[in-house]
Amino acid sequence: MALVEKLGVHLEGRENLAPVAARIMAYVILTGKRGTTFDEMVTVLQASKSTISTHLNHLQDLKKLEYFTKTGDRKKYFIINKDSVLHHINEMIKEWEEVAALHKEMKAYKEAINEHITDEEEKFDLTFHNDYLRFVKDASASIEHLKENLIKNKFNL
Amino acid sequence: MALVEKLGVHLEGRENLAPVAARIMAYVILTGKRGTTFDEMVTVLQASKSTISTHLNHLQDLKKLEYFTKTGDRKKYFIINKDSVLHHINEMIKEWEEVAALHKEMKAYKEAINEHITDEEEKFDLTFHNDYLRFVKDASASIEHLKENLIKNKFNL
DNA sequence: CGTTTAGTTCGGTTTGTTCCGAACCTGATG
DNA sequence: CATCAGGTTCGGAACAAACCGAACTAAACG
Repeated sequence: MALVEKLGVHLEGRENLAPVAARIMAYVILTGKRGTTFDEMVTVLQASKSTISTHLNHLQDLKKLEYFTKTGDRKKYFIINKDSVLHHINEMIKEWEEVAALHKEMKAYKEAINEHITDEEEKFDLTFHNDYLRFVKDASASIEHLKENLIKNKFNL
Repeated sequence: MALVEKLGVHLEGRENLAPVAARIMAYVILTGKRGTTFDEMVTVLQASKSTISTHLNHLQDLKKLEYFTKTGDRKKYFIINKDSVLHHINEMIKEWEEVAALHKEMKAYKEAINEHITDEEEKFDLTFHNDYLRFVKDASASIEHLKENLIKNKFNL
């Protein structure tokens, strides 16, 4: 349970989750493939049914959780989304693409203004954006490379 | 100003900043090396002096902003921290190290439990943590590599 | 010494988030 | 068909954040 809290705090900040939502994620991760149920979470996390219900549905919408069922048992057994690592990598790539687009927009804006400035000293310095764009481009490329490797290894195992 | 808002919204989510704090960052970035003053922000961002004051100090504590001054002028001219790209990379590396430590802790916990389980089917599956650890390790390595390159290029220019 | 400039500090209001309880729903089971 | 298990939905309480105004400070200027 100490680990649930520790991991929970981390997830709260990292994934922008509400406290209980983060504890759900942490508990599900630490429970592993056995899966955990609605009732178990209500008792073990000491939260109300409504809170668990809301967050559980939200986490499924975000594709962070999924569940399996057992024949003759109406309960849902929650586990983390099987390809959450891949999912995570994809989100990272997407975010970086967004950042790159923003920097390009800012650079274009500054370049447009620079055209109307005669004094070289007064002109906008673009190295910040250039540095950032290079960083994002290279980082994306190496993450993309990692992604390929992960996929390959998945099939080898 | 539309760009300030757009970039502001992005920074709000990305860096966990309050709305006005994010607008300050956006405005400072778009103003560039000319620098922007306290008063200018109060008028242009349409926020109170107290709000600007609090957030400005906070952003300086976080090393996101710095300022320069002009002789015979008491105003502070705010600009983004010159090595914010590097700073950002370092924070990324630090965060990943944290994540790696957490995964190692979880793995250790699960391994400890696995020792007491005889049935192979019941044992915790560790591939999730292994995948993540590999990803973080490789990602850190390539970001570290990028960092070196950035530093080298800084001195060449 | 009064005024201006450039901010800081503090108390309080507004706004937003997070969680809860109570009532409700839906499909099985006796 | 009443009951139970396994949830969902909704209104509101409790708490936290973001922001503001007003009063204040500290240095410089006339």
